[in-house]
Amino acid sequence: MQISSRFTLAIHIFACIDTFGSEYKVTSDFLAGSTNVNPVIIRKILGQLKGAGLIKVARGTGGAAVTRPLSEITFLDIYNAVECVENGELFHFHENPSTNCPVGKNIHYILDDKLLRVQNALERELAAITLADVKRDTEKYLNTENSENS
Amino acid sequence: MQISSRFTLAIHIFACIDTFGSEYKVTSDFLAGSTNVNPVIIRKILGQLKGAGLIKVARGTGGAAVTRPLSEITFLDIYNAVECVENGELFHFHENPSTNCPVGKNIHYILDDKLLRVQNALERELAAITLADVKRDTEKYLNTENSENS
DNA sequence: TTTTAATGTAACTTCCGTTGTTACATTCGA
DNA sequence: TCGAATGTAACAACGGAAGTTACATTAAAA
Repeated sequence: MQISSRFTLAIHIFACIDTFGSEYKVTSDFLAGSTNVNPVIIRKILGQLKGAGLIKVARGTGGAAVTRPLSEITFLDIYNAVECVENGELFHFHENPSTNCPVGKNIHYILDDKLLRVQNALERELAAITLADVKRDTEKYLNTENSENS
Repeated sequence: MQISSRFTLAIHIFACIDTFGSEYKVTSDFLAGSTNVNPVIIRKILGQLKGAGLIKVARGTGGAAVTRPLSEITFLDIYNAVECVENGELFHFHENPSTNCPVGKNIHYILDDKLLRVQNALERELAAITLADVKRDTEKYLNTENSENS
């Protein structure tokens, strides 16, 4: 199974807030238009990002804004915020290995540390990428487009 | 979403083949007993491992055996064999980002390289762990158990 | 050659997470 | 007070994971 699109959606949302936030009010409808995803889904993700303290969302008046510098928000912050994996465990284990079989009885002792190594490698890389990296490349592609049009 | 339990099941299967293969015939029913998972599920995984050339399975007579030294089978080999993620892409993307929005139009250009970095980190760590590591720890835990009983 | 035990696979079901959708109470500025 | 937006509940549609039954096929052994 793939990691939920909530993750890429969340990054898309941040890119929009940064690109359009000064010009437009970035609402769930606005974001639904850019992502082509239902506004209720967007609001749910906005709620998770808000819960993690990464953005603030204005009730009533509307619009989302980032709470801290983009260089201080990592992909791991976002990944954790939108709860991509159940109880933070990347690998799903078969539920009830036999307690009679010597291998089944010990399979968690045997495997857990190795699976954790892999999960740590994933999270380490997620932590090494920030929204500042996204901003840099977003500007690069938007500028390319502008100069092509001119 | 978590990575399918087919992955941990496959490793469990290899641990059983190595531990019991010389003593018993390791059939899908035997493995179903150790993992507490339906034998048809086991056979499907055995089929995928066979398709990847990691094991051979005896029709008719029954039983599975490894085709090469455990130190030459990595977690990545197994991960790929059991097809944990669709088209080899770890991250699921929202399907139709707007082509009108400058961000939506470029979101793949902006993100794909970063997601690939993360996926590569995961796969690099998977490739660094082999079934020889599993065998070593399996023997460690089985011996601990034996000495406790004596 | 027949029996037996096992694999390979089709077909169907159950379960659960994801995503979409409608509806509406709540909020807050104008 | 009005209007635009959020927050959230409730439900549906979809798809993959995993379970289950059934059976044709295989190959060794009796």
